[in-house]
Amino acid sequence: MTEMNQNLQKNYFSKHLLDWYREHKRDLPWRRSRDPYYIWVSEVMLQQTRVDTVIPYWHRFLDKFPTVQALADAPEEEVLKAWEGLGYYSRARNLQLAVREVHERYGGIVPDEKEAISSLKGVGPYTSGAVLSIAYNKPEPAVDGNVMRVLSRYFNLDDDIAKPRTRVMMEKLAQELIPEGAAGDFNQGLMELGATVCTPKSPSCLTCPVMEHCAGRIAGKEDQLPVKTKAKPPRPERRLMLLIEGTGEHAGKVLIRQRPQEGLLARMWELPHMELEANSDVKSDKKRQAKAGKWVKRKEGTDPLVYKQEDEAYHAQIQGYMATEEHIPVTASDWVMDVEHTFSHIQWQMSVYRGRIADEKAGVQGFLPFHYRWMAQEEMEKYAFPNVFIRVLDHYFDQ
DNA sequence: AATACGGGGCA
DNA sequence: TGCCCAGTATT
Repeated sequence: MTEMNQNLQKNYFSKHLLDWYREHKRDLPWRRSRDPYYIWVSEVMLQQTRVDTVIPYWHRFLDKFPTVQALADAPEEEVLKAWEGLGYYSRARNLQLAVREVHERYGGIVPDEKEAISSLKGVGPYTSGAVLSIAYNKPEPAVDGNVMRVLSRYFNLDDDIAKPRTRVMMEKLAQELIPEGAAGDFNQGLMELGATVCTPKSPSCLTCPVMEHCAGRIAGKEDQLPVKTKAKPPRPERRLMLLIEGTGEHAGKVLIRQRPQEGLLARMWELPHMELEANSDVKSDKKRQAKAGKWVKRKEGTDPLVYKQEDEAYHAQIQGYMATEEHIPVTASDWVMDVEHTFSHIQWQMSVYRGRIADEKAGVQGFLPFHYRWMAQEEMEKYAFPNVFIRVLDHYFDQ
C-alpha cells in the first residue's frame, strides 16, 4: 500500500469511528459525568473487567466514597470490602494510595499532566491515557486489549499483542489517529467498537463503521487477528479447608482468618486451609493441564464409606497443620463439599471439612492467634472475602 | 521478558 | 465444561 493510501485509510478510520461513536455510544454511568475522580475510578475498575460487572460496583463505590477526600480518609478494610468480588484487589489498595497522594500533594485535584498522573500507584500507560483523554480531552492514547484488537484487524497487523513492544507500537499509531480536539470521544469510540462490534470471536463486520477500509477484513483474516501467544495454564494446588464451628459462647459462628499483608488476596479474609502436597515435579504445560483436569470433585450424597480412608488421611493432615502451624487444636469431621477456584495462574482444588476446636479453652477469643476471628453469618458484611470463600460460606449457612 | 495478581462470559 | 478475556507491578 502506498503512503498516500495509508494516510487516507487512517483519516477515514478517525472520522468514521468518531461519527459512529457519537451516534451509537452506550449510556454508561461514568459517561454522565466529567468528574476526573469518577472517571478514574471507572477506568481502574474496568481493568480486566467487563462493563456489566463494573456498573453496580461503581455506583456502590462512589456512593460510599463520593470524593477524593472521602476515599483518602476511609479505612482500607472498607475499601477492600467495597471491592469484594471484583478481583485484582491490589487495584483497590493502589487506588486508595494514589488518591491519598492526590489529596495531599495536589489538593484533591486529579493531575492533568502525563508525568504526574503516571507516577500514581496503579496508574499505568492505559489508565493515564484514559483519564487524560476522557476527563481532560488531552490527545493521549489509551490502548487496552480492545484497541489492540481493532487496530490489528483494521491495519492487518500480525504483531503479537502479548508482547510489550507491540503495545508501545500501538500507542504511537493510536495517537496519530486522534482527531483534533476529540481525544476523549475518539479513544472511547475505539474501545467501544472493540467491545460491541469488533469482538474477539465472530466480529460483526457488517455493522462496522470502518469495514470498507478494514485491511484485515479485506484480506479475509479478521478471524485470525489479533495474533496473541497463549497464556500458560494455571498450576493446580490440592487444598484442604476447614469450617470450624464454634460452641458455647461461639455457637453458630465459624472461625475465619485474615490473609498475609502481601501476595495473593493480600489482607482479605478466608476460611483456614492448607496445601495438601507440592506438585514440584509438575513442570511442562501439558502435565500441568493433565494434572489440573485429573482431579474429580466428590459428589454430594455419595456413600461416606467410599471415602472413609481418604477422609481419615485428610483429617490427620489438616489437624496436624492447624496444631503445628496455627497452634489451634482442631478435630476435623464430616466432608462438606469440594470446590474448585481458578485464578489466572493457580487453580485451587479444595476439599472442605467440618471441624471443632479440640480443646475448648483454646476456643476463647483471647487464646486464638491475632489474625483469627469467630464470625456469625450476619457479620459476613464486615469482612472482605474472595469469591471462593463466599461460595463455601453461603453453602454452609444456607443448608 | 516473564510472572504475579481475580473473576466472569460465552459456545 | 473448556476456552477466552488482559492492565499494572515486580523481578
